[in-house]
Amino acid sequence: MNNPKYDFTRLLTYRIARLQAKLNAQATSLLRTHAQISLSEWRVIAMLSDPRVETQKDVLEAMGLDKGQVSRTMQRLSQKGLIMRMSPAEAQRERAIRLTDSGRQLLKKMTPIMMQRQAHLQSGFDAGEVDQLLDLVGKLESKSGHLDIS
Amino acid sequence: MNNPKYDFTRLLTYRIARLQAKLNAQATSLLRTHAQISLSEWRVIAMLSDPRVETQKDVLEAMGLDKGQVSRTMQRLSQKGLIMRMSPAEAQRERAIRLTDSGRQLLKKMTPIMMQRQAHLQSGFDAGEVDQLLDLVGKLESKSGHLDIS
DNA sequence: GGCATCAAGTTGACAAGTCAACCATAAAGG
DNA sequence: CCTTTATGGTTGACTTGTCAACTTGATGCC
Repeated sequence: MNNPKYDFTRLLTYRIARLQAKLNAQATSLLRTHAQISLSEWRVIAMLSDPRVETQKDVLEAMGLDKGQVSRTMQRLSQKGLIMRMSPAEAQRERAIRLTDSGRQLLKKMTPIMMQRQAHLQSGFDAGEVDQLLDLVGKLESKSGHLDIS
Repeated sequence: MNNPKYDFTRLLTYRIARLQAKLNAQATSLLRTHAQISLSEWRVIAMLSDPRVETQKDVLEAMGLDKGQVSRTMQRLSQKGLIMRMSPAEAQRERAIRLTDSGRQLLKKMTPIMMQRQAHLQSGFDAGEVDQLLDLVGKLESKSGHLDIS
């Protein structure tokens, strides 16, 4: 299973795909056991802890998520009573969004847990390695746009 | 949008998620324009170019994909005439799988394109950086299993 | 002011990913 | 042998992600 001619374990894209799948599953299970929310719901809540993030557009720009996905996530969060959306009367098109008390409570509960996870993930890394990794990820990201080949 | 208190651009998991989404979209569009196959279909085909990969189990072990996903992908590939599955008569439970001629043809056509993409992605990297990145990804992967927090 | 245009958000349709139950056959143990 | 058990593969239900069309309030222009 380790053919030198075509070794998948050395292809960045495969490795990253696999890693991402695992990270996803890890976060999802953590969120399901400690709170009853999905990963995308958590991400939105975490985003909203930043007071500069006020509208849906802010969220999707900051995270590169899909428009529709954000819209539906907001609906669910609203149903769960974790966020408040300013009624269309107050803010017609761009609806400002705030965490509710229980939303803020959930944030307060989960943040340390999720931070602990991040710390765990980085625990084997020395100081420079995290920066290095972020840098390399950034480089890759800048080259992962649309691509035209012959 | 750059709150020092909670800067998402420095959280590995967010960055990796975003990167993965972009890489995925890039590969998907490349595959759709040059061949009419999905990313998971391509991955299976590429895997099968390694003669050591003979059964579905081999594929899912090598790539960490889901059982069911692989099963359905195989069905689609079979319908498209890109792979042959040994009939249950010949290989009862573990069905050996081979690329058909047109499957091999497609592989031959797409491989250089996909390799070119990999090269493009790595083009800004110096020799050591790819290894470094693979190493860091590996470290993260080893810590991305199930996690129990307090 | 009224009309064209643009952008935020919503919705629907569909593809891909995830999970668990199930089926069938090969292997193991009496 | 015959029964149990483990395992490769299939299927169904459900969630998440992706794309495009559409709605509607804002913006700009004459």
